[in-house]
Amino acid sequence: MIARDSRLGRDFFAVSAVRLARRLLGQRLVRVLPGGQRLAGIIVETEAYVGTRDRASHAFAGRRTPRNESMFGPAGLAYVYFTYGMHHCFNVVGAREGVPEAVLVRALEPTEGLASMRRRRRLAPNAATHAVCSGPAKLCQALGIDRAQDGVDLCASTVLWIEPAPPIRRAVRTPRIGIAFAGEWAGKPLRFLVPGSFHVSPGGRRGMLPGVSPRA
DNA sequence: ATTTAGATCCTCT
DNA sequence: GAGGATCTAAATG
Repeated sequence: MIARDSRLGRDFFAVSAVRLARRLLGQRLVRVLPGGQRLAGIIVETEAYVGTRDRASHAFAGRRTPRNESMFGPAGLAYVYFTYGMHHCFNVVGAREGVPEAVLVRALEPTEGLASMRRRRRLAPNAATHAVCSGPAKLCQALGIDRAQDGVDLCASTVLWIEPAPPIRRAVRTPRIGIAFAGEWAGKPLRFLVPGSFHVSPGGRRGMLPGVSPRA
């Protein structure tokens, strides 16, 4: 049993984006809402954005702007950006200060506050559990994460942090999603998935366990 | 199961 | 002014 107030510290995050993406699988993302309610889910899908030479990264070519400033901060910061006119996405910053490596958290298996998440997602109360957090913008909506959490220190925050949980032994790797524009970087296997999880984003559910259908 | 269009607005050129 | 680390509903095979 892990103490409820234990959380991952700086050392856990201060590694390359690839290592961080890999080791975040299985860990528990915790969000405390303004009203005090606690929501949580196990991370089952991530993507590594590996720095200034990664064409798909917001920090490509060392581009440093007000939007991506958090990527250049110390390991353990949250980087939350807004896109497509309506969606937020949550990243965990890795490496070290000045080195813009980050990991996009793409899917969670909800473990606490499921009804609350469904409401925030405007899903029917009986909607499939794997529809709640199976995508980077979905999980932000479910957990109430937006630009107000950009730059938050996951090692110190009282509203957003990550708790240790059993690591995933073997991860599945595939190319990243939605970055066809990135040339040779589009094909690199920088997306990490928990094998067999039905809570990953739709593209990752195929070809897993034959004969098993996705049900809550 | 897979494909398509449309929503919608912030960020940077 | 262009385009995006997305999602949903609707249409199609």
